[in-house]
Amino acid sequence: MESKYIFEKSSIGTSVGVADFSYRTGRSVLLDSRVPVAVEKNSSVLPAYTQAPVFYKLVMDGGSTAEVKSERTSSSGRGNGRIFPDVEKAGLGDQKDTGSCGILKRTSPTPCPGVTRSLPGSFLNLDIRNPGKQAELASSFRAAQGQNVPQAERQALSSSHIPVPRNRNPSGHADKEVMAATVLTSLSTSPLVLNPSSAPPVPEPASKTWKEVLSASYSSSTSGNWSWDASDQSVPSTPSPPLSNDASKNFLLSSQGDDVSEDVTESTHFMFEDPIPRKRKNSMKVMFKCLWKNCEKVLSTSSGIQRHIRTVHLGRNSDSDYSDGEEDFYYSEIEVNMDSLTEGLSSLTPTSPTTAGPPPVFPPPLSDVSRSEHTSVDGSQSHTSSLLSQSAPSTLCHIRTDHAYQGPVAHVRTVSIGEKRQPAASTHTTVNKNHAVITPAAKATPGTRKPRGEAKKCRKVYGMEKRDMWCTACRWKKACQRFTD
DNA sequence: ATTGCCGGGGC
DNA sequence: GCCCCGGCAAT
Repeated sequence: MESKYIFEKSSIGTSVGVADFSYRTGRSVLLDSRVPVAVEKNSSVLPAYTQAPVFYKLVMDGGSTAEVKSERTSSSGRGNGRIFPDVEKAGLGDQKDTGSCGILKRTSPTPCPGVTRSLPGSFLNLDIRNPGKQAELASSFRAAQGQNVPQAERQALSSSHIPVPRNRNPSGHADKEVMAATVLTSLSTSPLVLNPSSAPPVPEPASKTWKEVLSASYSSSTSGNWSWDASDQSVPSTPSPPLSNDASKNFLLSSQGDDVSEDVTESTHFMFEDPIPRKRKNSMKVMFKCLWKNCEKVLSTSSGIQRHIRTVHLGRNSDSDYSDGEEDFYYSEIEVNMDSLTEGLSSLTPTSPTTAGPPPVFPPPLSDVSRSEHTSVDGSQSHTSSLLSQSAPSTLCHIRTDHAYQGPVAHVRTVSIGEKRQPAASTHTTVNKNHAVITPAAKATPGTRKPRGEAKKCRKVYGMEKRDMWCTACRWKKACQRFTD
């Protein structure tokens, strides 16, 4: 599912257990608050706003590394062994392992696009792809703790990492997985110390923090295919610590003026209101994402999205409820894991924050969302690795489409979150490829063909039988204008 | 073999 | 302009 974690025993004969978490978008991570934990962000990896994974190291209090036994009930170890108190309760409920790489993947050394595996000698690594999430974590932690952990202390803690062998035992760790998932989930709400790349402990206003992240990540609000609408940006559930729930809510509201704000707010409210991690059953919410080119709008109701499409994209009278059903073509249904909604935001810019890149394309949602993290399609993620390779956004959302012709798009695109992003800091070769296309130099000479984009074109999406639905360019055998690359 | 779309038409 | 399509290159 959304969280990928690897739980394994130290190959060393010692009882020391190490959990390697690659934190993917979708899930919040939470730790038993009783267990003091220091979370460090491994800043060496990437820019905060990038999709690239950010690593967090969890060090259990006492300066020792987290000692977790592979057995579910293992209570031994420091930290009281209560690291995953909810494991049993949580069950595997949302662990739909669709086979995608991002989900509950424990062992595979197989590169999961977009997913950065634990670093060598990994400890408890949280791969947080969502910038917003990072901020959130930091915020929440500070809020809970009311203070930051001294830098020195953190460093000391971090020094006590116990390297773990990379080979993992693939089998029979369902319970472990569950525990890991639970931990990940709970992390989002529990107090954590986030040390963003050795940032000064100065209590920087959380709002600023996430703001920065957002600005960096979403400077081009629509740049991400899988991103949410610009308004969504505020959604990142990274309320500033000092803010009360209400305050956060208000903030969100104030920053969002449309339906999205509503929806998002609702979800975020849900997330923040209750400090205690909730059960997953409440975490999934069906949302509707506009697939219109350059539009990332996500609404909670189909009628809302239809109205949006009708009025905004189709230019129809907003007052009229008349619908010929055409709107259906332009949105897809997605399931958003509210637990990781925040994270999702970060993932919105799955690939790279293409601040410089062209805006997302028509059916971006999938490709971007992926990033969205958020909204990533679980199944498609893993399956369509090729697409994902570009950004590897892990999204929590499961995209479903009701439209047959849309199906291909949704699935594929979803996976390839960030596919369209052409960010300055592109990390994917594919992106570069696209980039080249837009480069003037590349274009010029006759004879140089525009590299084929990865996006499905009208022909493929709709099929010959629905040729009338193609964009004109496709009909004329010209470069597709709808599913641009 | 399929697909995307350039280049070159006809109207 | 709009529309088509031969044919090539990428997949």
